[in-house]
Amino acid sequence: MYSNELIKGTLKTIVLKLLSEEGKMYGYEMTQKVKELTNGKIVITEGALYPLLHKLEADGLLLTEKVAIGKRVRKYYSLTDQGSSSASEKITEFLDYMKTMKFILQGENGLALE
Amino acid sequence: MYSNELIKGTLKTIVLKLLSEEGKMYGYEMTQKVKELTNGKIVITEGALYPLLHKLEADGLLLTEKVAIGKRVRKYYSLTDQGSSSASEKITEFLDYMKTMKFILQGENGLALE
DNA sequence: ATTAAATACCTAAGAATTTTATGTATTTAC
DNA sequence: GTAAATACATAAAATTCTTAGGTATTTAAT
Repeated sequence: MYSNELIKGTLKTIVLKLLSEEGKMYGYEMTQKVKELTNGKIVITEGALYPLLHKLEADGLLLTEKVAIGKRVRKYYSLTDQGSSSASEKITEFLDYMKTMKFILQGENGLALE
Repeated sequence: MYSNELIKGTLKTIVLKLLSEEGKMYGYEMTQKVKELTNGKIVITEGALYPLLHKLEADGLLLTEKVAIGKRVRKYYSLTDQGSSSASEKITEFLDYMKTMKFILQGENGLALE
């Protein structure tokens, strides 16, 4: 399990990526999926996830569809067009950011420039 | 220039890495170094940096040494023993975290597991 | 010589995001 | 029938960062 501060700022990117792969997902499903994908190393808490989902919806990146499962109502999220392009941008940006960070963090080379 | 939310949570790791490479540095120097290393893509603001440096010092990871440069006083920071091991941990953890994120974010493969 | 830009430190209000804690309710497994 | 898992949600507090100042010295430009 990673220290929580690492995960900060990446949650949005993860959510957008998940939705761009899966088409639609509900909140709880996202938490399980990420836990499973990362062998429990990244754990998304619901207290962080739900407010974010609501914000992304308010911002026009996501839309929701309520589906009744027995007596319960599941809320599926999917990307709007705007959400789709936002997802691509975020993912590209993050991959690029990782290259930069790797350059800074890796070995002696990272800083042997002067 | 990356969106600021990406940089969140990575500042501490960057500072510790810089100090483990350079031995000692002063705050302003760190901002310039990172800007230079990343071609302006990562910009550390002083409003974020100084409070962090003070916190790391209070936590026993850094120690300071004041050096007079003309009429000005420069404050050099260096790692304590605790800071050194903390640096190694943080860096290793982050490199590992990047692998995990890459796995999630990269292409179709990232999620084609079920 | 004066002025602007760069160097070098700092803090504090507000914004944004996350943690922690809690709540409700249904469904599944033991 | 009870505990665990599923599934949603919010709200107070903590953390971290941005924005926006502030002070002062030194260097570069006009």
